[in-house]
Amino acid sequence: MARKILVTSALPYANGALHLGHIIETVQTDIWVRFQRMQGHDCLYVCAEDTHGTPVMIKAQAEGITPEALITRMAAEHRADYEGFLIGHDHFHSTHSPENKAITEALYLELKAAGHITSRSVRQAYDETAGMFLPDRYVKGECPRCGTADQYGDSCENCGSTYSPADLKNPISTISQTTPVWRESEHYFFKLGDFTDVLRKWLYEGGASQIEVRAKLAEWFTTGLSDWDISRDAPYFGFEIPGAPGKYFYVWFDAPIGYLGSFKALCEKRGLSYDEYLNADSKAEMYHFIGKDISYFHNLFWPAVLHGAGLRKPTSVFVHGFLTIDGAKMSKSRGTFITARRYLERLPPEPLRFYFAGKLNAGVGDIDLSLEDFVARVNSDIVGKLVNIASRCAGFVQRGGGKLSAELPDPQLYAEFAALRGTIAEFYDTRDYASAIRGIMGLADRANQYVDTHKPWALAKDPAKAALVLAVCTQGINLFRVLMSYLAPVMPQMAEKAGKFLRISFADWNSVDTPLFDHPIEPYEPLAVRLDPKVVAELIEPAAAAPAKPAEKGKKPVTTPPAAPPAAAVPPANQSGLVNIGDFAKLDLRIGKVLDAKLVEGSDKLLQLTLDLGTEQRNVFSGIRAAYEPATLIGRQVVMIANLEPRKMRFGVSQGMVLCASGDDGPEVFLLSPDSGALPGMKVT
RNA sequence: GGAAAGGUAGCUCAGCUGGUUAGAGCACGGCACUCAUAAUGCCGGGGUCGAGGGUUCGAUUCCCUCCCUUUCCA
Repeated sequence: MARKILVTSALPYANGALHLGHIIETVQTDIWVRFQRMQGHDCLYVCAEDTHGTPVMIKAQAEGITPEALITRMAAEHRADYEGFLIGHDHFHSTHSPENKAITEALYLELKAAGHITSRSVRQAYDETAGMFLPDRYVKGECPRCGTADQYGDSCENCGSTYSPADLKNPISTISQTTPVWRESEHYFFKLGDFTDVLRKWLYEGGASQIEVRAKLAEWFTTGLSDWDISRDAPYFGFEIPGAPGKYFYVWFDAPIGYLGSFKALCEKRGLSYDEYLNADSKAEMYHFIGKDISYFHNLFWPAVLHGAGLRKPTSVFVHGFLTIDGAKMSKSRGTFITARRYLERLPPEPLRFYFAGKLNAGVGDIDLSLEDFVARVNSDIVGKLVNIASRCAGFVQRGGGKLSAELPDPQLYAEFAALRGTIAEFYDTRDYASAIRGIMGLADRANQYVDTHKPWALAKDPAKAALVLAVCTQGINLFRVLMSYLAPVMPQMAEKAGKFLRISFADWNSVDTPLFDHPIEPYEPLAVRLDPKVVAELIEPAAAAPAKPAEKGKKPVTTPPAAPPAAAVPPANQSGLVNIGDFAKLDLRIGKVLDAKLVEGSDKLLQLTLDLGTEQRNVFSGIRAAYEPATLIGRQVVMIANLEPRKMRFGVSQGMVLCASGDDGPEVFLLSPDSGALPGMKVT
């Protein structure tokens, strides 16, 4: 029977780019969702941009734009990155949306009516210059315990003690660099303690999260669940609290509600019943995939809020560990803070999806991306083993008429492959992808052994054995088809290509039950390319290009709404934004004539240009495909940077860059050209 | 400071409730093969299972202590 399942992954926060830590979570979620759909279940996957809070407000101020403009731009970038990694959200919304506002207010009013909201006065640091109250992380000073300088207002990195900003010695606001004063302000609290029994029952009897997570959460119950401050004072980018002018909902209150806001929007788009999924007696399932850093919010506050407002609780919260790079946590100063974009500019998404799948399990342990291992694993498992099965059999099938034989020489072996679909499915369902991949690759080894044992290339020398050759390769192709089906949730693009090759669909998990007989197939085309270790090594930014900024220290490797703000204030733009004539002279700008322009296979953004610089020709990849037809460019003159460091890309080496005008938002770009009379190679000064 | 997770071959990881010579993939060495994107198959070398105690006939697996790594603390 088809289950109704609603799935979310954590909301990306609108003050920074996505990095591979975000990606491993959405890949984990996406694989699970695709798998459930192959099982025939009705599985919906929603996400949203997390937009509110002080960090967004500060960042927008620093850029001189409105928070709305900032979150619109960030959401567009985040969506593009998710799409690049083939994340199949049914809907991607925003917490700064009418749906979210309505639900947040409704939940709050429900909680208030039921007596779960209280208020009292709080003494808090106030920055008189900036005119705002300061979150703990925006106050720095000396640790009251050990005296270490430059510590945040909530805890000391040196001695590990926790305290409040008021305890700091010589406190200072990181926003204005002035000494804060202390002011009283009325705050609203969610009485989490009201839900102690409900939560205990949900966590320990309902089996809501993994056992390690429950063990970790146990400590909260021993000290007692205290009230949660859900309000912030103006100025604050967020939703104003009904009946409380100048008070806003804390970002963490409306962020998880963003799951519901996004789902609500999806319901309206598709005509689904929101209530059927969210009512207290709902039979639908609801799962949240999150990192272990935000387990607290999702396993305590969130179910309590839902319950208190008369809604259903999550069926489960799936917690995963952090991503490390080559054994160490991601670090900007080491250049291992790899953004999603940096990866996508160089490499295709599926190898990383496969690699992550090979390491993900249901535990909360950290997952290491070892670049060397990544190359070895992908090249060996995907190209050497998996794809090789199809590749080595396909030629014989083509020469034998392009159609599979009417029976299998070894039906027993096929049956063993197909029989494992239950086991593999169990692994996927329990999020033990690593075991699934191990099992699948074990089968790939057996498939290669089969071909090796029966040696179709030797049989092919005897024309009388043509039927046997075809049969052996039919067996091989069928085994490949089973493996590809098992891997379809991980590598949807490859499954699609393989589907065209085999003229089938991989949408149904159980279709491998029946082998392909008397079935025509298309000529084989490579399904995957090897990873070039040199390109993979480029994922790490050269250390010199990324000086460590002390203010970044508080950042988390993986997170959604910020427990910590990123860099404090950005220096004013006019302070040191000027260059001297010597700096400008370092740029070798030249006029180039476009000799040739063509599309780049495998990229929907790039054009490959051949430019005449008078004395030499240059090959340049330029991201202007959306704006220009290749044919219209040939013969045109452009301006290029001739001494830009050559950049190796997946498609070749780019020896420069052509200059374009473009706005902050929108895809339009406009090539620069000289007035008539300029010649190729002329210097631009 | 309190708490949680982890420390197994060069690398990345499996090892369920304690039990015969501790496993896989990659890397490395040798052989075979040539259909396949120098792909594949066979054979092999390599580990005092973080350290030290304890329980037991027997512990990588249970208990204690310590060391190291990572994370969380409204």
